[in-house]
Amino acid sequence: MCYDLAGRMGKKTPALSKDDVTARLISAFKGLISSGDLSPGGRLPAERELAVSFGVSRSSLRQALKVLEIMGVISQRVGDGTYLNPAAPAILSEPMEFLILLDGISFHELMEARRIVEPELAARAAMRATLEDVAELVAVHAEMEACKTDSVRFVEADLKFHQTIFRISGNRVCSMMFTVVHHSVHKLMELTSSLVNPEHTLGLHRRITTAIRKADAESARQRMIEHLDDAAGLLARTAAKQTETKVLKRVSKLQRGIR
Amino acid sequence: MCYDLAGRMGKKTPALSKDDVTARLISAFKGLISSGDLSPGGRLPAERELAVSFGVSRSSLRQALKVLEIMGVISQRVGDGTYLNPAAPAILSEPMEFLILLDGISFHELMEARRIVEPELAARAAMRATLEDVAELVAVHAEMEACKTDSVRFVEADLKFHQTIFRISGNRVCSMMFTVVHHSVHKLMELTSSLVNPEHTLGLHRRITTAIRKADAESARQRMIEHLDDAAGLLARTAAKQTETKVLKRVSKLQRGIR
DNA sequence: TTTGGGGAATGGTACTACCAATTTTGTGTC
DNA sequence: GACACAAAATTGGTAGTACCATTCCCCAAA
Repeated sequence: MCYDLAGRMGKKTPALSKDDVTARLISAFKGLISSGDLSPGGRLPAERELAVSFGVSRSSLRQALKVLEIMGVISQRVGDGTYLNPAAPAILSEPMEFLILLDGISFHELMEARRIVEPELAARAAMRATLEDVAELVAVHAEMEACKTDSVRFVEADLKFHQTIFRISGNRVCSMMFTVVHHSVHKLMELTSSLVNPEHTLGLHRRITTAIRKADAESARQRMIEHLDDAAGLLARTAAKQTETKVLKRVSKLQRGIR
Repeated sequence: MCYDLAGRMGKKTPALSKDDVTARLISAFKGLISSGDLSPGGRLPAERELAVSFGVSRSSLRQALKVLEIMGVISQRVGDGTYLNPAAPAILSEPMEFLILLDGISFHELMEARRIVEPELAARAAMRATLEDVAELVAVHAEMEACKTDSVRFVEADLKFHQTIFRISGNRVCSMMFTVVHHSVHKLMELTSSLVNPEHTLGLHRRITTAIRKADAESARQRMIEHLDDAAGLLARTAAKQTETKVLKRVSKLQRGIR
């Protein structure tokens, strides 16, 4: 089969042809996916074959594949082959990290973004939650309860709690976008995890869970706002108290640009 | 200088060392950016030098650089060199497109995401807008008014209007995330652009602008909700009416996975 | 049927060569 | 001294080859 890579270079817009081979290859893969020629979970031809099909060198093809692999679109295994991932939950992670680095996104700004989106997602979760969803939320809550003495695991469970609400909200776009925001935030959270009061956090989570169980959207929204304001306030106060400590140094560095 | 790439292979976690050279190089670049060794806008050493510094082949180095270039982190120009971009406004674009493709994000879901976030952003814009901000918003509005007969340019101006509100809202995280959502949505919008009523849209925009000018957050939120519900409804009705037309075919294809 | 073993296929890395665009440098002219 | 133009060096872009380590798969032996 021939993938006709050159076909993407429109004659009416010769400017597009100045894209390098890699960019055109990526564009070609997009086309193959949307047309259904490549199915999620499916296996791609070997690199050497693909290179011939596209009429490019393996070097160039590998650059394109590497981009797709880092983005999480495909997975490559030596001795096995290349597969198109069925979904790309972490596809925004790498770009997000660079975004935080290059634009100097602060911890405060990340929390603000959560404050903008998560209350509404909690409200929608309250409206859509099934019995199974509520059961899962309760289970995650119990998991947090179980490991409230292990601060690192506690923070991880906290992350899972919010992600579960995202999933229940039913909007995958917001869900995936803010999952990566959470990951960035939690890198910082773990530094100050020993300072949070597990019982306090659990109490706030319980109120959110209750609101969702009662399908009370407005209450869920308000409880989430309380929770996030509380968390943001705690970290701000913590940073203020811990002046000149090692933690603060790492925190302030992270606040200027995480990692 | 030696960048000590191997230093990232922790002895306590040998599993990490199985990352390929490209992944480690990307990680190394992240470190160089966060440490300040690489400054935004700055020029990187030539590929051949970098390859020697990192102790890898130029092939491998180029794979890493290509990833960063596609993500918008760096810019490369033949005969000139490689530069670290000061900011990466479009860094989420490519991943977002694949996200829509792989997970089959529908147009409806994209609009729903806007419905979740944009009202809150409008409210925040109303609270923060300075006189200059309002002036800019009015200018963009006038631009839309000027090209209301050119449906394609009108849609572009519409995009600009919303992005301006994002900027005014002051949260760059949400701003950048939803700028890419907008781009995806507008690819579809342009297909049905001839069916929108410019005067109607302008009226809704004017009400949003007025609310922001008056610093009335709650009103801005409600006006934005009206606008988005109106737009979503219009497209749904349009799709229903245009059964069996070329446009619908493209629309339904796009709704299953854009592009 | 199960178990090894060996060959084929596949991705990972390195190295070389050459091309085209760009910048830099040097030279000559006014 | 200032400007114009050409030659040379630099730089990213692409192609091609070679070799390695891992994995898969088939077939033979127990």
